Amino acid sequence: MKQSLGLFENITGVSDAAKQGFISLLEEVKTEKGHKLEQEGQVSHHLYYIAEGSARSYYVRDNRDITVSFSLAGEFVTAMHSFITRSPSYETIETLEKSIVYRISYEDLQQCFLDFPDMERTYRIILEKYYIALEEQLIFSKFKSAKDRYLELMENKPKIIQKASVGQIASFLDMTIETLSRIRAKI
Amino acid sequence: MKQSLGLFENITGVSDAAKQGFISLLEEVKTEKGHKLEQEGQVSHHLYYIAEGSARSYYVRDNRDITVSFSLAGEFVTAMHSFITRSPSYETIETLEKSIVYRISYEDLQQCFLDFPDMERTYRIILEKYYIALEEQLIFSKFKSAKDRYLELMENKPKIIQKASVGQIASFLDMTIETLSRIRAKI
DNA sequence: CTGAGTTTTTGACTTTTATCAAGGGTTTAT
DNA sequence: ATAAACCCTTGATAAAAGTCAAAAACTCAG
Repeated sequence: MKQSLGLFENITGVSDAAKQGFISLLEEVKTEKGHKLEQEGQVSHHLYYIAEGSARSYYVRDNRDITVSFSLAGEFVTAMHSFITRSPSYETIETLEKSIVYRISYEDLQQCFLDFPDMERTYRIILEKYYIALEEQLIFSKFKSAKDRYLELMENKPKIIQKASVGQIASFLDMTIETLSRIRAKI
Repeated sequence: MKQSLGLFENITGVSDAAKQGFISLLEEVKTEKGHKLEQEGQVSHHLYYIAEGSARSYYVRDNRDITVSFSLAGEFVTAMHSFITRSPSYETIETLEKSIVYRISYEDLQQCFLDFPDMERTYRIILEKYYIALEEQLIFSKFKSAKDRYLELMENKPKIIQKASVGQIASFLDMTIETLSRIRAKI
């Protein structure tokens, strides 16, 4: 049920009217594994909330598929750069498994901000969380060896290791499939 | 003059009252080179806007000084993680040169959001910009060689190369001083 | 101007990770 | 059931970057 999404947990200062307004704009999408939520080359029109399942964001460069991020249930995801700037996305987002997501369009979100100024607060807080997570990821990637990066992923997002392929994980951790395979063999 | 900071350029939908309210909360700080705006271990109390000069954010790990980011005039900076979560900062921010910054305290900023809900929009847009910049930095660091990372920095933020030391730049680009030195020798 | 201290460069060598190549396992379709 | 396709692992070698050490180039107080 939309009402029990847990979407507004830990967020205070938002009126019930705003919450209801926001939720009424959500559209439910049920997808099979491998369904593309956003496509490279197209402007990202929606912000997604993953109710069940998981997704992977990636782009293709020099014929190689490079994973940017994994998103699990309870998280928001979109091709942020494209969504914010309204320019074509360089990344593709697809589900890693059968999933249920709720999405809101860019226009509806902006209208929601106008109708319910306190809604801007929710979005702001979500952005803050994502900013911090990204900052940590960047700092972390700065001074860790391939092995440490893998161990950290196992620690923090063990579900990803079950759901994603070696190739997807390797590109996320910025190493080759072979290196990841050797690391796993030694643990 | 505070009024001519250029702070609200490119940001629409904010009332003059909100702008004035925000500006009135700013405190000017003139600093010498090397002045610490934020200290590791302490909660970050201010959001800074660099009017003149530049700053470097870094943390120390295993006795090594690792640069997280450089900030130039016209940009905002703070120990974001600490500022948002109100927990001790793991990073230190210091000016790279004699600088003039304007700062607003966490409490004043929150009050500003309450007094002027449309102010939340400005902050949100700033956050979005920073999020995108960080995302690009992360993606970029994923598949570039040491040399390419240096060339990209030269292209995008040439001022940093003049203002920061080899060691500071090397740790930002995630390579050793020696590697950076060799790269520079070959260009 | 000079010499102590610091920063940067250069050199020799080592470690880490990538690349190329081949071989096992699984899965899937016929 | 079997072949094709795919994914993962293993091995040999190569390339990239790191480490340690020493020399050269700056910086700045006296």
